[in-house]
Amino acid sequence: MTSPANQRQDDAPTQPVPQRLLAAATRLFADRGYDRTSVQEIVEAAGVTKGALYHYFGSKDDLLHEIYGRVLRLQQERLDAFASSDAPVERRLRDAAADVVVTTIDNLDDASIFFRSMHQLSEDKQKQVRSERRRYHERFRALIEEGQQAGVFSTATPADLVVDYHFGSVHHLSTWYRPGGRMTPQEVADHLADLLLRALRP
Amino acid sequence: MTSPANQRQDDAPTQPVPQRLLAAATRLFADRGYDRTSVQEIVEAAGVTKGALYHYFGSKDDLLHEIYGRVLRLQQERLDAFASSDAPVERRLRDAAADVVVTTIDNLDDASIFFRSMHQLSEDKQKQVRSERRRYHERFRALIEEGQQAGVFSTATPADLVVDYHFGSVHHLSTWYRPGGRMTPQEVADHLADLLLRALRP
DNA sequence: TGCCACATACCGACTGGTTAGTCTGTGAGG
DNA sequence: CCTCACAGACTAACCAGTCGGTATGTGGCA
Repeated sequence: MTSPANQRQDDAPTQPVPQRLLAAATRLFADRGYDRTSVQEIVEAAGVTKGALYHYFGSKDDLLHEIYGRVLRLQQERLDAFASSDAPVERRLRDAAADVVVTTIDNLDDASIFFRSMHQLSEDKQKQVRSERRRYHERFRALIEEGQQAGVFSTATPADLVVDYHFGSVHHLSTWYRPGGRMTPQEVADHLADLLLRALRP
Repeated sequence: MTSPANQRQDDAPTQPVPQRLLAAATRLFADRGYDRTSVQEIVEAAGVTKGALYHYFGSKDDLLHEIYGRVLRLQQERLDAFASSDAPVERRLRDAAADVVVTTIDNLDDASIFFRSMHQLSEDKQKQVRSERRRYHERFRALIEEGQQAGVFSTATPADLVVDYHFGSVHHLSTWYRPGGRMTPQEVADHLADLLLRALRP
């Protein structure tokens, strides 16, 4: 071979291999589903080979787990920030509720993977993801309960159910929201947060 | 072989083979996912062989399509019944919203398949399912718009979004609801319908 | 400065296992 | 004797993960 082969064509700053693999896997998993995506397709999309993938990741399902971890960390971080501000509780809830919508839309691929591919993870990893998710859920619920105790939110519905109600709609975004549709992410977020707050009016 | 082999052990009225196959497939698809379920497992669970399955169904994905058809027909039928009653619109919406929750919980397996396995269907079948689903969605939306025009529902949020908000939570049921939990299906349905109606208060 | 030792970061052919769908057969009923 | 309703062995394809190999870099030492 006389060319520098398949490293790079140009000198633009290429992302490191692990990130490229993760990005390619995310696209493909969201597109055709975890089981329908072969490891070969992932490495081809990332411009490397199986050797590279198994150098950085223990298994295909490790890749999926890493995607879950990334989403979970991001959302938890943002929720914590909003929840612990010193604004009044209805403001904190509204901001958190709207933010998770925007963040979800900004990472729609992650979202469709998240809710479709849970059961492709190994039992251990599933348990881990579920427990991190529970932590998130509880933080959100605490916010609602705080408002209920303060008398600014209705107590007609148990806080737990309200959380599931809202996250149902967030979850659902990846089914119907298409970038470039007639609403911006922020508009959708405002409407959904509104619906939540309106449902909670005493 | 001297025994009547593997047809039936007793003379209880056994369901016909196609239904048994569909039932077995539903359980298994909900449990481990479409791609993780082999045709061999389905036929074993139904007590027949591949010959029988391919006698009645053209392919594995035909089986899935039939499951989708069954759910869609059932829900559309029920929605039509509730929507066309002559009760006031807020009553019709409430009943329809609560009913879809109860029906979904009664068929939780169908629900988890529905929202997880869409993209395992062939392109044609997916298109067909989407169009039937759209019909359902539109009927529901019409109900909300009717109430908005009559002034009994707030117009702050576009009806479309409200529908997605509610169906997000229905969709989500298969993630968190467990039969035998501390709420009955009817209680959950009442709460979720309440949340919807409260969010729509002018 | 030159050379060796070792590690990191991959490459890609190969293996063992699995799977959807096919096809030839067969018994029962009309 | 013909058709329906299956049985079950077989095939062709695919795929996750393995493994032996290679290229490049780096530190130590003479």
